[in-house]
Amino acid sequence: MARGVNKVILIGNLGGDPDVRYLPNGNAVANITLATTDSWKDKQSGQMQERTEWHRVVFFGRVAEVVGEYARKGSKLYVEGRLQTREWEKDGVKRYTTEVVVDLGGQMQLLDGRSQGGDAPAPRQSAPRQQPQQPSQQQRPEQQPAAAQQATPDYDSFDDDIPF
Amino acid sequence: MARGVNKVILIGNLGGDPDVRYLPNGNAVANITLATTDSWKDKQSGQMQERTEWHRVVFFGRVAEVVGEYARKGSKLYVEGRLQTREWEKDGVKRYTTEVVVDLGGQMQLLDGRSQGGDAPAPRQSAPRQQPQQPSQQQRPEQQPAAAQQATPDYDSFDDDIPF
Amino acid sequence: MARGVNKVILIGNLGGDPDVRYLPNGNAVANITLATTDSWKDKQSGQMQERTEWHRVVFFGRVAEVVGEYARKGSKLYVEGRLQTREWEKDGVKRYTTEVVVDLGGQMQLLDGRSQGGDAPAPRQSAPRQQPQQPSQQQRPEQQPAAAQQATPDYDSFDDDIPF
Amino acid sequence: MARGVNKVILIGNLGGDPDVRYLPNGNAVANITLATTDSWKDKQSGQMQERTEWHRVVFFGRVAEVVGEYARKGSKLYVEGRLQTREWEKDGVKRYTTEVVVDLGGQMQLLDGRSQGGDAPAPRQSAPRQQPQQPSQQQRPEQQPAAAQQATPDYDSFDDDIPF
DNA sequence: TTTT
DNA sequence: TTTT
Repeated sequence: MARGVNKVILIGNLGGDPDVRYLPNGNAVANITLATTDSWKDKQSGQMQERTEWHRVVFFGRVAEVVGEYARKGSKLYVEGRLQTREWEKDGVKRYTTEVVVDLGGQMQLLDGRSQGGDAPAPRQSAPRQQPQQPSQQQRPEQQPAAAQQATPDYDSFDDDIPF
Repeated sequence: MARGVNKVILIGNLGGDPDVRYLPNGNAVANITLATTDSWKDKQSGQMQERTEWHRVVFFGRVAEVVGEYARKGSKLYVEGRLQTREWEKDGVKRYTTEVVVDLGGQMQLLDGRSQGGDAPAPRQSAPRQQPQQPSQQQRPEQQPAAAQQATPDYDSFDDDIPF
Repeated sequence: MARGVNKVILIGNLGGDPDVRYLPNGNAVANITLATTDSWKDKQSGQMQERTEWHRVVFFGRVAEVVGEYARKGSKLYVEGRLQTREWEKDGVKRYTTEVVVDLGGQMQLLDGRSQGGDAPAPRQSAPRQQPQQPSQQQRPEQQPAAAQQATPDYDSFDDDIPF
Repeated sequence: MARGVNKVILIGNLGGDPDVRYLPNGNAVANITLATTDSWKDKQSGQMQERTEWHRVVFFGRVAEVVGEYARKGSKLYVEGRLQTREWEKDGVKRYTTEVVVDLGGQMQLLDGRSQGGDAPAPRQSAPRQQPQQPSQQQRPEQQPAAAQQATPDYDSFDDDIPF
């Protein structure tokens, strides 16, 4: 099981379309950024203040495929995962990136009222799982190098019928 | 209130004694690193795997004072806060540090079995709030110091009587 | 603070319009039922199973007013509160009702995409707080007797500008 | 997966030793009551108030065995589960009991410093799983009739090496 | 970079 | 009683 508890719960909006890749073993990995906004009344000025926080969220396995197919820029998501900090290097300097990891131990819910509005996005045809789109790990943009090198079990044993 | 939800829940052990400072207005700020350990059985090898995650946690106000007085290296803590990423610069290069912020909207619980052991440390005399120990915000070491060398040190057992 | 942690997090849909009342001191109390649905694949039959759970949720103070004005039957809500079991009597028999209580220590978020659909409900004009609609506690239907007798402080000190 | 979120997080102390039973299929079920205590300052009197809440918690499968072997009256536990209300009948009257259910989707952590003190309770020898202690469902005391009739998959596929 |  |  675990020693300790490491849990993150977020509800926010996607800053852009998900970035979905496939590991050599065929498992999907989806990266998104998620915005949450806090607001409070400033004690001094009495003015309302606002601060938007951007979270890096990484999905693995079946949930990554669902995110890749149904979530879009602006989508509202519930996410339950765990905090993980990766070390990476650039120009000989070590850096750290903290992400919220969502795999089988976590949860994801699309919160958009897809049925009430008329602009429910047509599910993007996902690349077949048996035929990984990007078997080789591509370069990632600055600040977000090769994610997901953590040893992660395969996520096959999962029901497929309805994505969410 | 807020748009969205930004919540972190941790149970782990302190990597070192808390670092308590005081803001010019007299409010306390306490920094700690907290270790949580995940373990799982590797699918390939069948071996148990373990990974320790180190979290930076920052407490503000009254809860910071309590942490400073009663939490010590090795203490087990429950923490509920929110994720926040700070930007800072070093040698002209922007870097980011993600922390768990605990203030009035959060919660903290010391989980050490204070009653069973006999070697309760005397609560460290805290600096009075009216007389800030460190009126000027000092430089922090490197902003991302030695913490978290990925090895859980021995947690000197301890316990105590009072305020929570 | 507290000894222990008592936290409930729900996302679900309202089974009916909120029932809003006012305490003698003018504070609002809103009762709703919230449905969450679990689904899983049955090991024996391989069939998908489903179970809907109905939760009683009670809001106090400002958040109760917001629920009363903006939430409706079918609305999707995020709720963070605490578990509380009330004892009541009927025909000389003690019974117990467990509720999720949401007050200043909790949180509520309306998750309906109010902007995308065209049928955003016009905010129902709430009874003015100074003129309680129902100063005397009315009879409640079976299974749900007089809620909210718990000593609860006033919830006045709260920003009012935007409800959510 | 699920529609909605149904999550309970508790840290509290056991009101008594766990009540462990075995289902006909050999799976363990453990029932406990868990106390959490809230305290707050009363607005009127300025006095500190306290209220202890008792929660019924039901564990299934491997986690039920761990609870049965290592948790005792007074033990401090972290529990993550879901809310579930059962209907039962007594003297022709329907009643309801709300419980926190902890199975594979949940989590449990013993928070007692078992290693540092010398009075770590000797693990009670558990009945072997292959030889269910109580194949037939016994009567339960009032207010707590036959739990766990919910269709629950088997909990065999679980690592066994170390309980926590 | 999102959202209200 | 809700929702997909």
